[in-house]
Amino acid sequence: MTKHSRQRDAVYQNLCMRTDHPTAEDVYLSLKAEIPALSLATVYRNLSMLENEKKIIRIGSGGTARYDGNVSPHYHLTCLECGGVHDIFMDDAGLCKAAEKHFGGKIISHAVMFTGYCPECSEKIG
Amino acid sequence: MTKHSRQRDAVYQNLCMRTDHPTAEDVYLSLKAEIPALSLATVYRNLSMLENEKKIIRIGSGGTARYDGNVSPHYHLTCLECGGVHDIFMDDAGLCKAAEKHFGGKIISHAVMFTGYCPECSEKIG
DNA sequence: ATAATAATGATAATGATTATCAATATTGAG
DNA sequence: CTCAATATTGATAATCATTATCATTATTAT
Repeated sequence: MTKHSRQRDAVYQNLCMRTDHPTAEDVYLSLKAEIPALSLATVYRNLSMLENEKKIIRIGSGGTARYDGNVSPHYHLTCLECGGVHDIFMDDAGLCKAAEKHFGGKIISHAVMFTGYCPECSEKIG
Repeated sequence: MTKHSRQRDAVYQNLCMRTDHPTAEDVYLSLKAEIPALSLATVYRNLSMLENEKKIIRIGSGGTARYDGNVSPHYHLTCLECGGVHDIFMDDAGLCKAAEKHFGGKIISHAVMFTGYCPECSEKIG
């Protein structure tokens, strides 16, 4: 039986309140003020639990995992200049249906990761 | 200046010859017979070099990275049953163009990872 | 053939994530 | 409300993938 915990609530709230797709450590540091005794292990544990419950999304880009409190279907872009991960909301263009037709198996979900430059960095660099 | 090496050739050939998207260790073990003195570090080093040269693709799915010697544009599916990574060849459905329109920045590349069941496992499970 | 230097193999180091475990917090039953 | 059962926590050790280090070896241009 899963019990309620202040730490898990805080992790979930923190993720839902921001759109910068933080790492586990980002969340940890950001909650330290509110819960000084918080442990990094607790953050990892709760991120895993929340991910299993489908309440958050893990973005397994490159090295360090990032998390997203927005579970509505959308894509991400990693900016080559600032290193940030940005949301891209758009139609999936029938990607899953097309993939199933080409592939033959059963497709449950999909993730798209774009690489390029975010609008701000695009502007700066030209 | 980049020099020629037997080990790098072997790594590249091994990747091109298989379609199972092996991890660095998979490649290492598979080449041990051919090159007994091979070091795992050498495999990692050469995989990085080949990736920088765009001769292979790194698939940064979940925990351990996998590699693909096929650099023609295509997508991947991780099978929830057998754990394998399978190729999906299909049209990109104008994904990048659509994303740039919605997003505003500049998009260089994209990767799609599907989750589901491969044809074989789909069959077995029903 | 040789000097310059890139690549290698062995292994230590790093960084992210997970496991362990005693102490604490939450919850349902009485 | 009190208490027993147990899920969760915090601290830290352990693990796993990957990278850095460095002396030795292999490749290449001359």
